[in-house]
Amino acid sequence: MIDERKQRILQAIIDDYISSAEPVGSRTLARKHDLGVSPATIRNEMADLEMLGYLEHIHTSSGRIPSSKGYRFYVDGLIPPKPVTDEERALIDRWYKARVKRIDEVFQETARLISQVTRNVSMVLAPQVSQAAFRCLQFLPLDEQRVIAVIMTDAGFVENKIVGMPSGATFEDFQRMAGVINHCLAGCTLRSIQGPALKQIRDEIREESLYEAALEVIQRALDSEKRERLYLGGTRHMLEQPEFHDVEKIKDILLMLEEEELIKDILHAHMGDGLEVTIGQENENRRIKDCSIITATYHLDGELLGTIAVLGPTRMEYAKAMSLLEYMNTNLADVIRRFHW
Amino acid sequence: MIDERKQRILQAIIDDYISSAEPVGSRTLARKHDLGVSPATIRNEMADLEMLGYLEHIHTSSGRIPSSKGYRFYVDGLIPPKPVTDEERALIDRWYKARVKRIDEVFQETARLISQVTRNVSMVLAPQVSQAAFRCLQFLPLDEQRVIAVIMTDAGFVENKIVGMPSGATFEDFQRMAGVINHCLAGCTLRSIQGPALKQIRDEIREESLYEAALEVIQRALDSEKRERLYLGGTRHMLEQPEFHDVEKIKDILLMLEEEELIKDILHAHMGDGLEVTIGQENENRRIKDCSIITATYHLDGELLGTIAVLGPTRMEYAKAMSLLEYMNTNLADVIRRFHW
DNA sequence: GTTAGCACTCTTGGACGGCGAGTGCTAACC
DNA sequence: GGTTAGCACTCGCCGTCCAAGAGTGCTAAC
Repeated sequence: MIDERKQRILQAIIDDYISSAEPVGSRTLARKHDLGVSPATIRNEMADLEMLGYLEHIHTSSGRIPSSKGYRFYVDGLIPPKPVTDEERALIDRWYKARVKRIDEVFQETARLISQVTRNVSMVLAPQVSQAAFRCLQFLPLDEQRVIAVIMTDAGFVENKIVGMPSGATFEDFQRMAGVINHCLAGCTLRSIQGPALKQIRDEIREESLYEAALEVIQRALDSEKRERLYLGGTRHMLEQPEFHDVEKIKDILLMLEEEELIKDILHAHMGDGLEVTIGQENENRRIKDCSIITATYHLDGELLGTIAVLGPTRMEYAKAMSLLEYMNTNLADVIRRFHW
Repeated sequence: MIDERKQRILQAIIDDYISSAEPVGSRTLARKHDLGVSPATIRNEMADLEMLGYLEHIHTSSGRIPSSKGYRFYVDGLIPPKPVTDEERALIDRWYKARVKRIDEVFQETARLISQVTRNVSMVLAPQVSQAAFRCLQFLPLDEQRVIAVIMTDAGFVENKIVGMPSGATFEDFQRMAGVINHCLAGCTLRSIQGPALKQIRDEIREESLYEAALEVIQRALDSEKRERLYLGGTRHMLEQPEFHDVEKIKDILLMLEEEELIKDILHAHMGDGLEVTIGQENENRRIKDCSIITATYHLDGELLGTIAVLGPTRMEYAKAMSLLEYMNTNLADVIRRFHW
């Protein structure tokens, strides 16, 4: 149905278009790539490819540009592998070593790195603390009315909150409470803290006012970290794309990138097993129908932690972005492990 | 030198230009504002104002636009007061109540609020933890090799870090270390922790390996919070300004806004006592010579905490932005106090 | 001092035409 | 039958031209 020569021509067109952003015509294509056939033949093949839906025509007498279907075919089979170079690996290594001192900096810097190397917008969805397992809770005295609750999870996160003490309660009461909570919640994921565990805590604590306070502590441990963090990088690269040289279009994209919830939804929707590429029209959201998104999930010890992604115009360097994401998502596990115990 | 009628005309021109973004001509000005004189007279006055440097001419035969000097005169004297409305106050109040649960959210939300109300870019420089006073340090056991250090400061910040224990040291050693550190550093600002205090700690701790560990703890308490946090809001408003309808210009501004250090420097440079307005050419950085910055500092109990600012085109609504910042910087103190003890 | 009138300037937007790149089709070629 | 040269045709792009509109500066009259 689509023979080897057609494939070569399609690949040449897409490669050209990706690097030039100009519709490509038969003459120039024949000149640049040594395809061994004349422009006229290429024209015929192009007409066929268009008929089959792999190419598009802005108007009569302008070169062809790839359609979403064309990119899809390219990504699924034609794409020339473009592995991460040694320099890039070295850059990534140095970057993490120099800039990441605390675990929460990992994600911001990962976003920066991805956007720098791919020259596109990057998105990093950091692990949700709430799906980490509860490890231990401790209190520190602060003053007569307050204590600091320090909550640790298995994934290596430590959080602290200031909690008010109910009148009449002492710090010793809170220490007792910590013992009960630690006992009842050991190993629970934060998300799975539900009725039964709470009931057990209630039974063991007995005192109503203390139980209320315990609830508040648990509640606050949960709710402030319930929403996963999203980090963006390199939004400015969108400004450099010729397809967004129109202020209205760029506005549309930049405004969308400010809608954190929307982006998170998109990332969730695309969160597959490994590398997933969504091209142009394939996107459900019409505001990014001129863009492609490549997502990859990263894991630690078999557990899904989060997603990293690249967003760019459909005319993006898929090969580079894909191999980088693949590299980053294994690398990321190692970096996180360094902060882990 | 610049009589009352000239002032009225200058004010009318600036008000018009601020709301329309179009150069204003004598005829339209006469029609819109009831100045009691004919266009010809206005033309004469305009010519005078231009001679004096308050107005500019893009080319012969186009209307006038205010110069930086013109805006300066306007801001210093002509500006019609535009107090924060009751609705705006209510909005601000509701916003803080609904969205701010933790102190570090105050600044991000303040930035959002300012940009929303002024429809311009906002910048918020959060207080530096390192100029807060050290309050207390405590350790919690984590595992055989590590402890969690929890550091509290007077300004209401609590930070935690994971610290490795030197081999041979026990958790009890660390507790003793905490006692020494708390004793020696009580009341010091984090920034002022210098040689003498450290020497005292060394003398009291005695053991070299423990002292090294103590140094690491102090070091990490300092360095991760040394750099103050910057929050931006509403960069998209720049996209809506007609003067930045050119992609190159918008790129210039947006790229600059991504340079955190640069922005911080600018804010520091403009950090005056109260409200400070820097207009167009008055800016040292030529990349914002088409912009104005209004900065205001906020305090708590007499101590300077940080800066809030609005960045917009020179043609911005100074009156509104100024009164809002003035309101916000008193309000902010109250909001912070809520998290304070 | 103020104003009406007028000549002049400059931008904006639409119309027009030539140029260049590209297509589609046909007829000839291997 | 696939391949190619040739040719007519189509558009977008760009520069020019022209008229309309907004505004200025100057002069002379009030």
